[in-house]
Amino acid sequence: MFALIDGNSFYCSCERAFDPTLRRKALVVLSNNDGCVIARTHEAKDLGVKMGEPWHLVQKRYPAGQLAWRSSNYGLYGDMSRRMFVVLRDLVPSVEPYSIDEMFLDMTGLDDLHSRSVDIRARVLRAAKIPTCVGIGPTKTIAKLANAVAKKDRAGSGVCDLSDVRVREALYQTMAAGEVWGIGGASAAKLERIGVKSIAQFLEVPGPLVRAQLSVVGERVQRELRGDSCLPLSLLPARRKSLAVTRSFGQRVSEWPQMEQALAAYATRAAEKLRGHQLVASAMQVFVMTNRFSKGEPSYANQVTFALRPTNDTFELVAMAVAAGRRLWRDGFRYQKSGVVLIDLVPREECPPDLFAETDGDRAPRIMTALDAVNRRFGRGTLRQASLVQTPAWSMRRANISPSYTTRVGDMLKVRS
DNA sequence: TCTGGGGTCCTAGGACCC
DNA sequence: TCTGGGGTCCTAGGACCC
Repeated sequence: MFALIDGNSFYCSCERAFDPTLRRKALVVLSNNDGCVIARTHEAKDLGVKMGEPWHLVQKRYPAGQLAWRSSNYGLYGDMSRRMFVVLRDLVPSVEPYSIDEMFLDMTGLDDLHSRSVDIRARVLRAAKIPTCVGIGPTKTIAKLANAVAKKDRAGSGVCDLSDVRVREALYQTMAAGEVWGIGGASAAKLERIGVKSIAQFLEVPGPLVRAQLSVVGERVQRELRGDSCLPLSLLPARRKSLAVTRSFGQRVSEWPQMEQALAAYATRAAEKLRGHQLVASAMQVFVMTNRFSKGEPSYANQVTFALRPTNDTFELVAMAVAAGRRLWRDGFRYQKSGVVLIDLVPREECPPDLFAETDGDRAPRIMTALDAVNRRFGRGTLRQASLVQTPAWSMRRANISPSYTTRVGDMLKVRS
């Protein structure tokens, strides 16, 4: 038997844990650059604030003081998540962190799951200051569904137990297939086209038809909903496969030097993340795009993916990202977003030690290595000149790089194409 | 003007090889 | 005339998730 515990309005609850004046207030947490709403307390939901709504629209709608807000602070949320994990680890046989605010619990061998879950919630609230809900079921998908039910019943116990098949079947009649974990908007629309609305109707669709419409993923969801567990608890965290640093610009970019600085900053941050995870990248993807929302304006989006000599070196990654970006760049567009994605990540210990570098040390040889790597990849003469320049503060802010990091990195590689 | 960022998995189709 | 067929690898794109 599985349980899924998740923090209610997690980011908001984290902010409240450290600022009691926010309690019982309508509160939202905003995305990077304060672009849009990514977490809402139920008071904010009651005011009509929607998930993902642009903040500039929401802000206008409410008089000052009615809606409190915070910029996101992922360091804090990560810490709070670890606190939750530590509390839970002592209460159940095993815990699988699923996302920053959700954990699957192994409940095998435990009895009286409902009151035990009520107790788990109380302990997490006491020790980690996070209010939660718990869903129980024989598969992960059912536990997830139960959790959603528990969350909807605001006045309830915060626990929903779907281990009884009769309880489930009654519920399946009333719940839409689209509410199931793994059935998103596109799949729900496909199901509606063949006359399926409720979960109960979804379970009546023959396997081959489900497979044709929703692929093996849909088939698995169907089996899980029947109580046939296909998704085991995984206790070892999966190895990370990719890592991205992407940002929308505060103001549109139409000059290459700004794009160059942005890509350099993203690659710098990506290299830092890479080393933080003890990984080395064997491929890179760089993309640029204009605003996908604006109509009547010339739009352009392009990306390039290429192999790297496995590396975690800032200079090399920066040089590669900038050279690739230059190749994608077209004059005459107002760019809205760009990004650097590192893929084919390999644990550092699996690579010969001479293949990677640390951030400190002599820079000159590494600049030459980076130049060399870029010219090998993009053709001789792609980079003719390289020098060290101070990265402007704005691009550091854009990439969410802290001042302390800025001083550590100091200069950046500037390349000209 | 302003509309996030970071992930995973699956499938189809092309290139290439034998 | 009859232009196979299976395997692998890579990439693009779609869908989903938090």
